[in-house]
Amino acid sequence: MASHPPFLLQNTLTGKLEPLEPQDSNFLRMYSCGPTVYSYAHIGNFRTFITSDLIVRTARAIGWDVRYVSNITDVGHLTEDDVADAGGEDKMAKALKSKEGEQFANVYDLARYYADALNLDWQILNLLEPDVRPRATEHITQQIEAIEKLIEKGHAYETADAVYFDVGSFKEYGKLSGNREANQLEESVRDIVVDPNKRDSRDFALWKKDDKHLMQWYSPFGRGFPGWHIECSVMSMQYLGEHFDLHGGGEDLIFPHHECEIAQSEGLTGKPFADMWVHTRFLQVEGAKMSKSKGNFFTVRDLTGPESKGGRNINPFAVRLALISGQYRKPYNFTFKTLSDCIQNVERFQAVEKVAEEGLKNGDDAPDTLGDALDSCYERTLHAMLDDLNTPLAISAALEGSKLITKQETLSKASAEKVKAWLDKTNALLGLFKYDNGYNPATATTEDTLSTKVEHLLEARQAARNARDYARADEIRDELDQMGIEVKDTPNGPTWKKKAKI
RNA sequence: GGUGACGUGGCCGAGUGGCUAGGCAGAGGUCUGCAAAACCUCGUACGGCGGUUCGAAUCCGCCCGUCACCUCCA
Repeated sequence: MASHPPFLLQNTLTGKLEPLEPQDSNFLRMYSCGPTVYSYAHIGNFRTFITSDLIVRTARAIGWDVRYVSNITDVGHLTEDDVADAGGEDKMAKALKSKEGEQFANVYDLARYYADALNLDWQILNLLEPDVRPRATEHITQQIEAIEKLIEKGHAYETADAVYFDVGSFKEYGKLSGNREANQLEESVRDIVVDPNKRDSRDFALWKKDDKHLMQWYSPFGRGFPGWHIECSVMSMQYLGEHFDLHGGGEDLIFPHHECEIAQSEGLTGKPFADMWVHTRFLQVEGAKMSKSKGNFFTVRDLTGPESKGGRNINPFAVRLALISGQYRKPYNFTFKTLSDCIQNVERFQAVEKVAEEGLKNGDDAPDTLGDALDSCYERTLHAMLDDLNTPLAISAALEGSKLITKQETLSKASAEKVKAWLDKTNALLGLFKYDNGYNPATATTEDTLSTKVEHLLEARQAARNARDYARADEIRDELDQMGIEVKDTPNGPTWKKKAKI
């Protein structure tokens, strides 16, 4: 592996840009918080997941091995909560009672359904599969064991309603978020749910006793369910060890979730937990926070699905490109204007692939003229990624590379090989135009089939063009356009595609 | 009230004292029946006010504004 600059990332723990230095050199162990599967994941969720994906891709590009763990939370979080004291209704139980939830026999079915949906969306956006995707419900025993140990060590105590983590016993509480003082919390929270038996209002639940709850397990503390922070401590340490390199998630998780994870984990082991914490900022859509009531709330399938299923038929790679067009740690405004630009750019990359294939097949034996320039483009792309995942810069370097290629009239075989290699490397890093996560879109049920009417119109237009009846040909093209079919003429004959609905 | 991020041309953004990044969009042109694609050409911006300096987007101060977290959320 050629030498490269350090892999810099913004560490929330120190507030600084720092080189990522795995404990075992060239072997990165990272954990990324996944979603609670009570509904379809939305594009904001995926902005965060893509950040993790890009870290993995960048690490592999510089020759590191990566063990990448990302969980699925299939135990309900609670809708109304103080810092962590379960006071409200279980989110998944609530989903089950909603209109969409009626189709599910029980909360486990619901969780399974949305977990499967998450996996499919994950694949469609070309995110790499985690090496381990643990589920909270499959790690209940380990969570109970961790709680018992925390009690033993004096970091947790039991009340009539719950087992709480004793924040006062962990001096460094607040080191991630800056929320150190109990009074800060009390001043800000309006309708705080206070268990009179809690020693400190910052204390958070490790186990909630509740034998009425939809999801409940037996434990030494009585029937109930785990608090919502303990699962990530347990699962990350099980698959990555007590002290690992990087932990990521959305910015909202800084507090309380990750703050509590640190307290539990370090309280448990006495060792530092994760060295680097990387948080992705929230996405805005058309300048506003995503919300269903504002009508700017989108799931992956809303954008990429077929029109017949209420989707917009947008190239998934364009969605991916749009989501990484801003750097992960800066606020980013996702707009349909950007998305529509991204469709063009993704298609440009995909067109370059065809050019390369053509060159490999029919290129002449002239010497390569592109390799060096493309190597330099790739290097700029990689260096941009190593500099705190500077995706806008990385993308611009990649687009410049594509321009170098489309400038050529034809490609020699030698050049085509270089182009192919460049495309593969660039795609391995950014994942922007070709599936490399094992997903095969051909096996998916797309509805991109043409009605016989469309077939006939395409033929009729060709006939009109052949007869030089261009007025008629354009008329048919307009008609097809109205039907959502875009026709383009090329030297090799007309091509068509179903337009995205933006 | 506390904590943190951030304000560069239509958009995403490089840039840490002087040498007009880059990409995308847009405009004009070439080409093709037209359209699309492709190619060529075109952009002097840095929230405001002071200060430091020969010189500031870049350093200092104040102000203004945006966003987020502290409450379920990626």
